[in-house]
Amino acid sequence: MLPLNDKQQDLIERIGVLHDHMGLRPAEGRILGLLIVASEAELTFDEIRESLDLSKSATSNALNRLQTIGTVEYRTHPGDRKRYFRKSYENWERAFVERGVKYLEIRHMLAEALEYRNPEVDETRDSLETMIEFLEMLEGSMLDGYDRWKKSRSNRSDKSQLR
Amino acid sequence: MLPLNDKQQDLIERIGVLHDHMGLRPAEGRILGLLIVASEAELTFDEIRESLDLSKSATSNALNRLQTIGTVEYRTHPGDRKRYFRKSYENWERAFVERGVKYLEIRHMLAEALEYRNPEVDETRDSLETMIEFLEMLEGSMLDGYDRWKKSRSNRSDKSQLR
DNA sequence: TCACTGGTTCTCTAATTGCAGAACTAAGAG
DNA sequence: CTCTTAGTTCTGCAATTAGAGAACCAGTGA
Repeated sequence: MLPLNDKQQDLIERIGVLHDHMGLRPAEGRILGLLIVASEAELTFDEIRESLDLSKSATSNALNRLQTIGTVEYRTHPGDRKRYFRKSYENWERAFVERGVKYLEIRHMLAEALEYRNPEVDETRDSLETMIEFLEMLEGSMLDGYDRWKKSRSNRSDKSQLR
Repeated sequence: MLPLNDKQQDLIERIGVLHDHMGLRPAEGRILGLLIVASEAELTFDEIRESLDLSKSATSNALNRLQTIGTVEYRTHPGDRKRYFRKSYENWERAFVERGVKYLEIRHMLAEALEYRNPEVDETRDSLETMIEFLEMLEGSMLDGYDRWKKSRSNRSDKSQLR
């Protein structure tokens, strides 16, 4: 059984509900929490199951969904049939970019709605247009920041490769 | 009955599901869609109910929740007992800022998790730290953009007041 | 005072979700 | 070939959600 103190337990739950709100199931959110919080590098199926007091089926299904989403992965070790699960830090940027894409989606819909509105009767066209501008701005800022960050990252790794 | 063509109907549904994913109930999402798409400036309770084929109770509850959330408001007109509902464009910025706050929340949790991780065994500390940096960057970009936008807005309205 | 209009609240139900428990499978180990 | 281990899949249920329908209430007008 993993040694988890109360604060860790609590943080796991909080990370869990955060992910609930992002469309994951409770069990999935808590597994992510555990994998983030536990000081072990990788956890086995049964460690996860016991630590979170889940059934085997819930554990299995949750882990599989998390893997197809791409937030969890597992490794195996020679001469050991167990799977060692860990949080994947591969494509987590994608998740954030996708959130950004939502803004774009909303913006497109608003623009489409604008077409159907009757300019003559309409007092709210301005608000709608303002909203669209705001969203454009927000997308722009995020993309700019992202580009700058990527560049600074690649610089950093260039340098470290020079060692 | 409101004149809504197929494309408008369809857009209403799409705006609906978008809001579903953001924690609203289907009926609430569609009402928002209708209020955004319908070319009328304001709609009555019954126009909404009929256009979306909802029961009175569903309409009433949805409208009330949307009002407490702050995305819908109503006006009345002298000598008329009906309420005229419209999308509120007052505090919609808040909704986006709150989404941004989620990043901050995630960042705090990751930082907390980092405390519990064992530096000696831990290969993923770096990834966690990178993630935190990324989130800081993202928050920063969004806030910067927001500030600039607010300023450009207030300038614009200053000018228009000079007329 | 009675009926109507505009909306609210209450009760019930259909549909969905999220998971437990048990049966099952596949891969070694003896 | 049987036993164990590690995990998967299937079945069923408890809890939750979302909304219909009916009863209800508060103004208003005759």
